Amino acid sequence: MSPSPKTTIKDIAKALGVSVATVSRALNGSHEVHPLTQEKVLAKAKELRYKPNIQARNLLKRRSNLIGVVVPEFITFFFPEIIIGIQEVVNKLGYQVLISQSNESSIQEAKNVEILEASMVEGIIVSVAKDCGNVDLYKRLINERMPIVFVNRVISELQASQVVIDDRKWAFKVTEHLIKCGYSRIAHLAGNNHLSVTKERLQGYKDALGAYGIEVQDKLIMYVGVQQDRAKAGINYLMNLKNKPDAIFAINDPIAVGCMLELKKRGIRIPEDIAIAGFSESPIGRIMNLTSVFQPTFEIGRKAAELLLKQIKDRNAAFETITLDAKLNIRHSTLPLHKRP
Amino acid sequence: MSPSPKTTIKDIAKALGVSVATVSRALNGSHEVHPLTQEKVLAKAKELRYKPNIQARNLLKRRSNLIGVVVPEFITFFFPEIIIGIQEVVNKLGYQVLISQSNESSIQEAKNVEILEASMVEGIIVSVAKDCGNVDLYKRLINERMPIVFVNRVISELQASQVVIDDRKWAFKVTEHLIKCGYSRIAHLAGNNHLSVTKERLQGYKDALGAYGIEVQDKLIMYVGVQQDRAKAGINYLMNLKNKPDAIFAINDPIAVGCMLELKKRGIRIPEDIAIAGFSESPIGRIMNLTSVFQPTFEIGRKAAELLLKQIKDRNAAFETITLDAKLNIRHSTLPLHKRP
DNA sequence: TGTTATTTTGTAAACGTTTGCAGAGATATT
DNA sequence: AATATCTCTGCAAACGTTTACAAAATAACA
Repeated sequence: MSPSPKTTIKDIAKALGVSVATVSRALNGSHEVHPLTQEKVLAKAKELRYKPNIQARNLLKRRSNLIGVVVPEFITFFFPEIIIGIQEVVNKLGYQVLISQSNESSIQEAKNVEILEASMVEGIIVSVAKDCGNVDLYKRLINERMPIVFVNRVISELQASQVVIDDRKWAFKVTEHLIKCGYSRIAHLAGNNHLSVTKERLQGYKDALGAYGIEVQDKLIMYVGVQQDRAKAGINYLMNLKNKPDAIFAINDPIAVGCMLELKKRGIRIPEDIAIAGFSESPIGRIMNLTSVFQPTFEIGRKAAELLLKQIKDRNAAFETITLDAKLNIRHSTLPLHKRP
Repeated sequence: MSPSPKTTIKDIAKALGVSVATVSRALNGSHEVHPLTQEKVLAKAKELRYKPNIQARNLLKRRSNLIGVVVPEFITFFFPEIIIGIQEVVNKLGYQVLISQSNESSIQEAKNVEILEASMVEGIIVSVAKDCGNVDLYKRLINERMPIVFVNRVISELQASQVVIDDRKWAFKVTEHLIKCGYSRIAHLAGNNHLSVTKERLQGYKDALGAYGIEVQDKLIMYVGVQQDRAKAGINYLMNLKNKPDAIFAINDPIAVGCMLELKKRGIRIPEDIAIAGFSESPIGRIMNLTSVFQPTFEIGRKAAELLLKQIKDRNAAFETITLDAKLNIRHSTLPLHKRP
């Protein structure tokens, strides 16, 4: 009934008239303890509802069983799925995960990392905020041999392990798909200009246009950002061009979905009046029939966790980049011109 | 360059020729240390890049600075928003949050709780899985005075603190709204039958029908569950009735959205052929113009955190139920009959 | 100057574990 | 029967803090 004053190893030892060392050994199934004593200890432990104090153990072993995760947000499906992948792997080894979100702010991100450090996490998995402002912080961490793995949004100038997809290649495929559908004035709504994914996807877009002999027009490219509410600005801009695009490739699904909503408001039909494709397929995108690139989020998380564990085990493990496969899912939002009713 | 062998309070003491006690006091800004020594200590600490070992501190103070959260899932927006609310409050007081998801399975939920216990969390915030199978477990925890707060999905037979909205009242309002729109054969797709929200919302639905003199027809009620993929079964059933409903009140937005998609597939128009309303407004629902009840998720999280902290401070604090306000947002999916084109 | 009060410091125990080392008993080997 | 080898147990230190308590240094007062 009362807030049970936590039985310790000492209580068991006293109750049994043996030393704490013996109890400890019995509890840990050490071979150098008599089967009978072990049995007694185990029984008594159960009777007294003994729960080991991992803090004490961790202190001694200089561990924390904690790993930290820093993501820009976890309201949309993307990062939660990655996190589930991470947990899947690390929980099996007894690790717990501290999750923090930067809310797309580098300043908050830095705070989070510091808190995680202070919480003595044994390693960190990071997807950086859109403004990419903590290069020095991560340099320090890497320098201090803090195990760290970047996912999705990485920092190219950093020598570090990372898990990504080939954004450039898949952006190429999206653009190529639009071209093959017969679209020729293809706009690109790019993300924040420091982000790795922005650069890669933009490059893929340009690659594709080049490959098919279409001139890259700066007017058809706008750095609009990664958050849904920024889509409106993109549409505003594109729809006011003298020479409007006939297709849009958006940096990600939130922007694409934002565009679809904004276009709908203006009575512009998709794909009849304009085609649209996204990236990092989202549930909403699926429902809205948006063509997009599916990312293996759970697998990204799992691989990142594995990479991190490797580093935790061996602080001098070589950096590794894992590039996972993805998939272009074609839907109604990019119906080929010739197939239209 | 090397993995810096963690400077401790002892290193500082040795370097300065003072005792560890003095260093500790200086670091903690105790008034009973000479300003000059404090200054020296602080300087040396900075120089040696001292970072306190909270594990040692926690061990001594019998704390962990950890609180646990168990939710059915955190892929959709709902629980993540609650979690952010929780973090907002507890982070300020130096707590970190361990998040675990049960994947709607009571068995996994029990495992998670045990892991959280083993991780020495100082308290737990729970939203139970759909099958509601851990009553005894929670009874034990409450009995052992483990601080615990239930949110959203609660267990009525448990004497415990909780944060909810008045599901019954808001279900009443939704149903009332449908009635006032002119619909008379209103079906209800209910959740899993053990869930508190299922019972409450069903009751609210019945209340409203009763209040407006409409007979409750068991045939128009189906316990379909809470997950989107269960919607199809509901539509299957309802659309095969001799006397089809003219409106559907779904237990939550995922089910409602699932219904909308399924109806669309069958060429049934919303709201022309059938009206539909959800519950716990979701981003997808908003985009799809689904009438729904908005829940103050962030606030739910914040309140739950406050309740938990109160219990952590005072293990004998009285149980408390906080009922937050909500809002019925009316959209196109429940257009009044007389307003139709 | 000596006494007392006050400020500053140090000593040591405590938190709950694990583990190297040594000692005690038991068993095996010659 | 004496010695060597095992098996089992206990002692004590260690992990990095905080904090009573005591001691020392300083300040205040007569």
